[in-house]
Amino acid sequence: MNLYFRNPSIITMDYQFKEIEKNWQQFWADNETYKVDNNSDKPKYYVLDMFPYPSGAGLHVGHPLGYIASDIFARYKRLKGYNVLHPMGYDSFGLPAEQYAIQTGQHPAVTTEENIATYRRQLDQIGFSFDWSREVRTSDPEYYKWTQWIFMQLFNSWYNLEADRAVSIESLVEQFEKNGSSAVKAVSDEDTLVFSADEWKSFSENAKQEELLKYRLTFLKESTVNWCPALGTVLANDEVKDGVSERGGFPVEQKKMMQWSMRITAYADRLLQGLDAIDWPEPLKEMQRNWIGKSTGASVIFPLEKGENSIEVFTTRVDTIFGVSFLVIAPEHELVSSLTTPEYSAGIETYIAQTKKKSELDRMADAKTVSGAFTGSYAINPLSGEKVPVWIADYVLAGYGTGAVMAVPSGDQRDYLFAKHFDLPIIQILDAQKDVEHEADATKEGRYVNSGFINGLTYQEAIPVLIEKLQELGAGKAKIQYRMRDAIFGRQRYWGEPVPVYFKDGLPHLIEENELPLILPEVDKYLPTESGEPPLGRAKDWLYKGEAHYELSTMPGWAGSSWYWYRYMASQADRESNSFAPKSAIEYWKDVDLYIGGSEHATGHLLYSRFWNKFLKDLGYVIEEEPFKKLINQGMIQGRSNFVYRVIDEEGKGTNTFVSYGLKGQYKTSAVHVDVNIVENDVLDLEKFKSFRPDFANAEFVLENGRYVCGVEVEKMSKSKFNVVNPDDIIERYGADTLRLYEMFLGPLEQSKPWNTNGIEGVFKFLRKFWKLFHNDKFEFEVSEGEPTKAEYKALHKIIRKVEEDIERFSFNTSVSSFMICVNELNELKCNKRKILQELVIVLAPYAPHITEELWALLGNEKGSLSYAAYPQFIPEYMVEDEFAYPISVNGKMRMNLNLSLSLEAADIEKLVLENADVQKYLDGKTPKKLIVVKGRIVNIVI
RNA sequence: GCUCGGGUGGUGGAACUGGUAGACACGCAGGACUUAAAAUCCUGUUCGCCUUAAAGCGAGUGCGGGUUCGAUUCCCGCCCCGAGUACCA
Repeated sequence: MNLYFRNPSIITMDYQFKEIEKNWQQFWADNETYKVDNNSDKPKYYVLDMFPYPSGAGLHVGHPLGYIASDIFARYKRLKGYNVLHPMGYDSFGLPAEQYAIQTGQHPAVTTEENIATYRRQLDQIGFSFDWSREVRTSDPEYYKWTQWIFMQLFNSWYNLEADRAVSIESLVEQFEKNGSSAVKAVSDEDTLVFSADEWKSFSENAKQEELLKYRLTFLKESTVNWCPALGTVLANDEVKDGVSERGGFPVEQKKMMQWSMRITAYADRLLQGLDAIDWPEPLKEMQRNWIGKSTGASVIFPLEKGENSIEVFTTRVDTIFGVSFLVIAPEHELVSSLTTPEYSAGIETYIAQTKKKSELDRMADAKTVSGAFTGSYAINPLSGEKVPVWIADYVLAGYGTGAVMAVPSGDQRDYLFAKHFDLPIIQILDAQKDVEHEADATKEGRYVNSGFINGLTYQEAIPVLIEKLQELGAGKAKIQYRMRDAIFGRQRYWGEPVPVYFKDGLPHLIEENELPLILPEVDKYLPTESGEPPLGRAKDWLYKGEAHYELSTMPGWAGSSWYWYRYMASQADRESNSFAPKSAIEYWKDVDLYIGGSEHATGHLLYSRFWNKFLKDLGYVIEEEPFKKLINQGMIQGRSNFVYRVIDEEGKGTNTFVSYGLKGQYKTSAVHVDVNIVENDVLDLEKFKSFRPDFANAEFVLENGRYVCGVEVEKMSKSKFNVVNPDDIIERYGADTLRLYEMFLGPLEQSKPWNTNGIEGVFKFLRKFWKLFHNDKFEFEVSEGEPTKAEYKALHKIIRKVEEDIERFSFNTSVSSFMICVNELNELKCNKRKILQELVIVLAPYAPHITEELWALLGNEKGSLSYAAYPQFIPEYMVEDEFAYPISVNGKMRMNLNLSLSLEAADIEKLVLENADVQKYLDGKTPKKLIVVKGRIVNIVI
């Protein structure tokens, strides 16, 4: 602590952040200052943060970065006269609590509750203006009731391509009853039946249900899943990294399993199109575009030389079809065995065996090696009539497109390498292709050669001709292919939302809406059952109406977060009503105006949320096509680790001596992480170090300039690296306002940066100087009533405009600097005038809400009214200057400044500049070649 | 490989539409106050050269070119760092 505060003569009056902050936080809570109403004449503004998973470790200084930015924005918008919805909650279902439960037997609900309490305490200390009355917790039955309800709506819907939206499953049944399956244009499974209306009516009820399941937007499907035996669960593709689970790093294998899925692919195109209409960072949109992976091309059917079968391929370059010299199908392709001739079966079998042995990792690492095997069979090019050999190779993926490609070695480098390796023909197809014997040339320029009826045409001309021909022959058609898969929607886990489904005759049925929520049952252990069923299999007597079995898997982590922003729209009273949010509230708040969060959610949460939002819109429950109008990614705060250097003796053993960073070159040393909290400005606190670990108690040091300097490295912030900085400690020492300002001062919001507490003193000093503007030398509150000078008005209005501009473009760091400049200027001017200071208090309020509330009250305003005061009006007249110090540059190099009246026109300036004695020195008697005068900006003399 | 960011003093960073590069802050150095320390205040601080000093000169925003009276900013080529993604047909 600062000894300064111990001086009894001043202790009562200097900036007492602890008391001030505690009082105001209490005041805001007692008066529900930030409680927001759904009925208001003011325009609405919705500022949302990505809600946290309440982990056991609590918040570190990286977490609140985005929350501080959004809070500044929310407070600013209130001052600008908006009715601001700024809520917070918890994504409280999740693996860590369950893992902890497995280890300790503690119910996840209990640990989650404790963690939430810690988070809440930490959040409250920072002075956020959240409306806590609207808090949500995804693990609360009153909340997940509605997650389950949305699941039911998805189950009861199908995607009608004609209307291009989701509609009720009843309408599909109607169509089947009227016209059978023929006229239905739907996004569905691939194995749907073809039937007439009469045939439909003759189906048994179970057969009907089985068929409808192929259309429902959430459906059961045998899928190949990423099965993680160690976790006893299925993981989504984005939860698997390099063949191991992202969480825990356990091995993952492919396994077939009945799984709930979400037909997100139905929305692929709308998810892609929608990106153009929203104000999101370009990299993030790009990630979603890549994830959706739309390719426009054609599907082409290559009949086999022998037999009835054919191979369908997808290509984005149907124009290269005359350059096809072989086909390649995936080793897992269903036709492989029938295609393989006895002569080649040994080779094919060996190759398949090889492929199976390769892990996902090996296949990736091995991208350069060419491998494959010939099946012995041939297919016929439908346009040229040529016979082309069919190969298998593991570079063709069974899961993408049709699992088969037409290979064009002259146009595709991968095909080229394959052709070279196995000595297959390389056919040039465009006259603009260069040297196709040497490498592939994927150009679309020039005119076709060796290409039958498209010879002489350009790319643009050839495509429609080819598509038409293929359709005429029944050999293909234009096709759009997506990379995105349907999302698997089940986890073999305990701590998640139960799926509101029971089974009868092996078919899934929804429970009744009035039976929601389906409460998560108690279990004796949080592990899979002996028979390998999910933990819910342990629940005693957990049966629908006492007989039917419930679904035993639970919903994935993203279920509860895919719609939570709508629950916030429901006030506490609204939550009694029978909807996830009242229609009137949704009509008022509409969508999120500003969403701040990390880019790690680019393809998970943000894509699923957009999907559910579009679905809810199709059904008329919400009104906007896109949920998050503007999105900002805050950068990650990295850790900044400190190291001490332990001297190693001749035998290679660590000694008890530690050498300062600058001198470590003279010794053999090993670096040891040291807690950053006992290091200041990279200088180690020796006494604290000795008590840091018992084995350091008798440590000796080799110092430089009397100090021990630590080494530095930027790493992830984590306990094991001793580089975690807790906001509680910062607040204890400097207060929340300093923390808020400093987190912003650190640099641009969107940039990742290491946390370094070194500069915080500067921000703290700023707040004390700001406080001092309102106090005399005896630290008594004192402002004067006089009319401010022009310079004083100018300093104020400069900051009024600057902060406005900065906040609108999310440049919070530059505002903090500008506040410092403003206070330095007012300090210089010895300004303590109410007319200046009162407005300055409002401008600073979003950034430092506590100190400004205190001063606002001291200025005699109604307590707590600052949050809803009016942001001061910028008056440009105060900025008008009549003189300007023109920078005079010679040949583009700045040489001097010349004070000139701003009323002067270019010609006058020119004259005055050339007459100036200093300028003459540079001219050295010569006449300048050119003289550029930009009024109010610069003068450049070219010699 | 592809896509998207980014590269500016000892450090974090500023320079918004092509117009004074290094604001603001940290650190460091020196000084004032003090018995002393802390706190506070003042001065200096891009680098190099020159000078007792004042001042002056030169270089400078990853590297190499270009456009321009003028480039951290625009264009071309390259290097490095970070993120995402991948035999995607």
